[in-house]
Amino acid sequence: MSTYDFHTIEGKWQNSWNEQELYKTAESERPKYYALEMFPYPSGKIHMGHVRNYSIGDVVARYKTMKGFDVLHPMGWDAFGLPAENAAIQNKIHPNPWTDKNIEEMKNQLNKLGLSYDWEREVSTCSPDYYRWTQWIFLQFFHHGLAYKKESRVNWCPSCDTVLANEQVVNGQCERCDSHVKKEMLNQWYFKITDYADQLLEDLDLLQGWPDKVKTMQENWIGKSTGADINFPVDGMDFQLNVFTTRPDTVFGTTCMVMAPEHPYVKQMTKGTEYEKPVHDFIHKLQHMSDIERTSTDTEKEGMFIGRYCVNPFNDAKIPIYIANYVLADYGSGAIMVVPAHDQRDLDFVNKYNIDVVPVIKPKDAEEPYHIEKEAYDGKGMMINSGKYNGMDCDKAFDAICDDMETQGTGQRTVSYRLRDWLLSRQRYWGAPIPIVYCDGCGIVPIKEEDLPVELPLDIEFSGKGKSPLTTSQSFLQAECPTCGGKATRETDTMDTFVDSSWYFLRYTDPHNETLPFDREKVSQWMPVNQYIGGVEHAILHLLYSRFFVKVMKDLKLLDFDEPFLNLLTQGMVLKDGAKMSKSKGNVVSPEEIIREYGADTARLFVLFAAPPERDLEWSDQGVEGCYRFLNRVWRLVQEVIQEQHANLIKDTMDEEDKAVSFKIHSTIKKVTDDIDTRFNFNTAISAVMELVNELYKYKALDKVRINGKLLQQGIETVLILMAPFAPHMTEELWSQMGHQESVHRKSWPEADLNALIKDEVEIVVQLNGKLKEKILIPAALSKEETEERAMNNDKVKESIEGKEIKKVVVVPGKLVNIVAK
RNA sequence: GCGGGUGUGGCGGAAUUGGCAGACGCACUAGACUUAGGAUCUAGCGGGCGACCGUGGGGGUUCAAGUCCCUCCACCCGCACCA
Repeated sequence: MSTYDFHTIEGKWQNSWNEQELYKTAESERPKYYALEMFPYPSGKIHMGHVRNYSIGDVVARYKTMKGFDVLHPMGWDAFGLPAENAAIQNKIHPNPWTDKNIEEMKNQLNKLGLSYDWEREVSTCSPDYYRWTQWIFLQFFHHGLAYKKESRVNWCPSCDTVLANEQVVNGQCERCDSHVKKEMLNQWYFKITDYADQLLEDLDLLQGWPDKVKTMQENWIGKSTGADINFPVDGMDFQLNVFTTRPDTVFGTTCMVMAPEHPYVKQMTKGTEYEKPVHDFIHKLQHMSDIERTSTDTEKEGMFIGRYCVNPFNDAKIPIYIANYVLADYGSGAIMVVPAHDQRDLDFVNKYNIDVVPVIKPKDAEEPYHIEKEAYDGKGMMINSGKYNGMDCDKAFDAICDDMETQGTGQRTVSYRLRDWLLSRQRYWGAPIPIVYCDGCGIVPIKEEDLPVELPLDIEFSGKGKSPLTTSQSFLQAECPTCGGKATRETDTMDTFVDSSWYFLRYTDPHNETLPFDREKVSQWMPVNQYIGGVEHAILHLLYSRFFVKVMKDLKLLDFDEPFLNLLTQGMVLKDGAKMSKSKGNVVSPEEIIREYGADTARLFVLFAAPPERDLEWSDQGVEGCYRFLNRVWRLVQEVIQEQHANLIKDTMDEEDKAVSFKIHSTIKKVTDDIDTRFNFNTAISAVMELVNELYKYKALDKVRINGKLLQQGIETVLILMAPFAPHMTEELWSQMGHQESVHRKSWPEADLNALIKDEVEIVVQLNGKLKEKILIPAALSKEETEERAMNNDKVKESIEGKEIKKVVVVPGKLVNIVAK
């Protein structure tokens, strides 16, 4: 009997599948299914997170194929980015060959896992065939006013030497390298994602197949709040101070104004006054604090009066203007009306500077007179100290005040978002160049579409010093103005790599198109993605940006759906000894090593069996061993059945043993199908197959006359088919050894025979006061009354209820009888 | 502080609609086969001698609660002076 030589088997079938073009995307009349996993950055080596991500995706793709769908299951490379550039600096290799080599190595490793990708559709974001269209998309955004340039305070990572988007700053640190992010004034390119804030928020409701967690994170990130803008005229200045508030109903309680120190009006209002110097010093002091320090909730609120007053348009009260550390320049209008009675932060601030506290809303059951001391009241109630609005419910006053403001022109209802525009320029080389030139005569001029791509120059030196290499390449810098033909200078910033990855899933549907990023027909044929699988770390960045891109493209009539990803599965991390695998912790398990020692099928089986996909998975060498043992068990079972020629055992009757096996076969089909289809619980699907294998072993061990050979054969084939998505190589080998010519992966998924699931007898539970007393076997079709009777007549049950008064008997047919007795 | 999640044997986990808690696997124990076993097979495996007790703690609803309600605790994740 042959042993399970996974090494030979896996190589053999990988080659064979390749030759057969088994995973070429079918495009027939059958229903479509788009299975997608997040494409990797080509670091050169896959890690266990990849193995998990792609094993999950592969099961889904293979399962759907067997279910009769045309499945699109592509793979590609998120290939632009900093590591390539750093490698170029360190090893003096150009990012291009470095990336190509990594892609080749990683592709090799992915193929060793036996993943069912259609490599004809491979995309790589760093290839000119691809980034040409990234640039093209940028131009569409530009032409529609959705890509613009502006000067502002941006996040600067001193170690990456580039600006970062808000989303890439985590706790004041660079998402990539953890360096402390600084603020700098720079002129940069932005995408107007804020125009889509409301749609991005509202359409979250369409995403029924997304985890609530991710939707909540996006909701918080967008951070919508509704309220009003109110204008306060400033004494002695010719402008008004505009503030955003969610509580216009508290406007009568405003006892001071606080502005962000960076607010441009601050300089104007203090210029030439005695306050100019101290205010300047205060701002200077704040600049030496990091954003984190400055805006932490534990930081004490600090501020100062700037010598000016404004006027409350509702009661003409004179209100002093302050600046303070706790007011953010880039939210709302960078200035707030301080209502200490009804906002704890304001109260904390005011108590320090002895400013008045005027309550304007009284809780229902509060005593008169109503005072606020240490705790602000931010709830609802009745209006007080508010002129003509006194006595109104504050919700009504909210509307009345807004209406009045809008009539008088002193303010209006508004909506404010936390979401900022997406800063997309990066001062780096290895990215898609922004297709723009600067002409002395014409200003900012976009490159003509027919002149794309703007290619990255290859004759570049990577010194690692100073600015992006593009700024020093004369051949790149000098350009002709597309409008006037005169001399122009090229934009040297490249695009954030998240731009590349915001549309790659669209390119897969039409990867070789040379006239458009994708054909509208083809993209609607496959999109939206039926199942997207990846790490939760992309919950905001990539997933929000991609949604934004699709919405813009819909408005530009490039496609006709609202959301890119219908269903999202966020897989958990792979841990070892309770911590995420990382080089620095020295707890990394190399997929290559596991594949070498146990084979790809074992590796796949383990990551799918050890935990449900959305939970974290604790690596266990012994668990791997166990999966390897199971595969061997299946291998031996099939070998023995073939060798001992069980298939020839003919038996005409179906007795109890046969019926039980048949029941197990069909209940396993049902269970595995349910687990994959509706829950992605691969761990329980696999354990169900394990149970079936255990049962088949027992059946096979019976006396030969008692075995129905056909049934045994059917059982084994069922095991192979159900396991084909999980362990594609071994099942294929055994399938072929059993004499099948066509691949097991082309076999259609079995359906459970409902007749085989009908039981003549069922085991029911008899409880006394909810506690298990006995299990009895009764005919399945028994009525409620008959079931009760059988239960009551059971000897053990009789014994336990003896001498007790029976109050009630609950019968759940086919399940249990509960006797309530005293 | 706000929002979300998790908590079940020695371990990973199962229990899908309120109905037998601990499926399946790992580890462990005993035995069989064997020159040998880190292979394979068989049996056992939450606690307690037992009646019984057991799903983070306490309370509740119910004939019946891991599952529903209230409350508290621990850990993890996200956001965080957002006006």
